Amino acid sequence: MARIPASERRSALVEAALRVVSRRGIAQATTRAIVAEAGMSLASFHYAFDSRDELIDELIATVVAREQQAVIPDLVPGQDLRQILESGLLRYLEHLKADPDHEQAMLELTQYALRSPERHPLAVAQYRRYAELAVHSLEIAAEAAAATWRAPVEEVAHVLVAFTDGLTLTWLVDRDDAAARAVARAAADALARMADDR
Amino acid sequence: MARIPASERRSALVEAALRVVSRRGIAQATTRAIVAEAGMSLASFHYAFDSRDELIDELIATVVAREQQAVIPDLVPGQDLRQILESGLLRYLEHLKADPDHEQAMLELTQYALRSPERHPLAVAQYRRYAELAVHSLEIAAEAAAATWRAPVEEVAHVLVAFTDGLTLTWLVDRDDAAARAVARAAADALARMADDR
DNA sequence: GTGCGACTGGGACGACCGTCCCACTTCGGT
DNA sequence: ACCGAAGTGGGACGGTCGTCCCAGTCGCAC
Repeated sequence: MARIPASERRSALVEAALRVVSRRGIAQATTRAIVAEAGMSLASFHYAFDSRDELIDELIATVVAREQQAVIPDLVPGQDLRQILESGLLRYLEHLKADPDHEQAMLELTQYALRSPERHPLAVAQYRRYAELAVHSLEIAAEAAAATWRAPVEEVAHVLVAFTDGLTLTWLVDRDDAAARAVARAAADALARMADDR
Repeated sequence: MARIPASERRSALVEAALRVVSRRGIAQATTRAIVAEAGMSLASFHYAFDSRDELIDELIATVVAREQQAVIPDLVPGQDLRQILESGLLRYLEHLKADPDHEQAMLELTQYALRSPERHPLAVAQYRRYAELAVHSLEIAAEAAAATWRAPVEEVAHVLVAFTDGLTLTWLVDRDDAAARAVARAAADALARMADDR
């Protein structure tokens, strides 16, 4: 095995862990499975990390920090706010369909963090990040549609995050595109009603 | 230990398993933990069930079948559809706050079922049940408000289920009552817009 | 080139997992 | 009263888990 500094091992192991969690679930993300995915030996694992818990915590922090704007609306001129939001949510749906395992992994990581008091802050941070991304999308959308959010945009963002979660879970269970699109449409409706035309 | 017929052991074990899953998560719901919760020995477990998997499957089927109308609107005369729906969602929120572990357990069971192809149908059945309950609530609400659903009520029900999931997840993470109420209000708004006055 | 610290491989440890076995006790039908 | 079936208890099995140890190897500074 090539000799790799511990810091690089850490990120390689985090990436491997994400792949394992996505493919097989967090319960199956054992030290041995992660190490096999990364092509290392167990010793390398515990040379880079003190414990599996430490890796999982870093995994959550990593995916949260990396989480990208999935719902960035693509701005077609002449669209009203409702249309912009709906197309943004539909784009998120396409993203979900393209890599359902990843979204399922994010959901599992949240639930995992929720299960122990000392990890709960990780879930909170995850949702704070989601909210930030949502704020950004909502500001872009309102700007493009010449609208103003009636409530603080942070509050609207909470609603968008909740709707996105609901959309995700429903689609993951039913894999019903039409139903998911209906959810997206209704959510866009609700959000658009939280703004005034300018 | 008292002698109990196997059929009664089965339901006692299922109840114990639900308590363990709620309190500590499905990963901690080991045969030994369940048996200790039920006050039995391991032998009784494997006398009543062939395997842990069999119990978990029955647990999911049981909680799904038992799932009650949580969002039944309480009908105050003179309310319009939006108000009825919002008060129903707020009642669900109170239910969630009263027993968050139970809803978290339901979410975990869904994700657990999603992780293996042969258990996926259990998750689908769970959401079909949710949809049935939602249909019922929506019909009551529309009737009381003298409104008509523009789309098939089953479609609206999907949206309600998704919104409820989002509400649940957001509150479980943030425990932010005000944010959850905002989600409920927005969801009620969106749903009400899916009906016409009659 | 030599030494030392960084890194690696493989095997082992104790704990816990799901499951099984078997001797034993209790109960209902006769 | 008794006998077979139903139910129980405790211990044991093999497997997997997270973690650890240690002898060995590599690469870099001197």
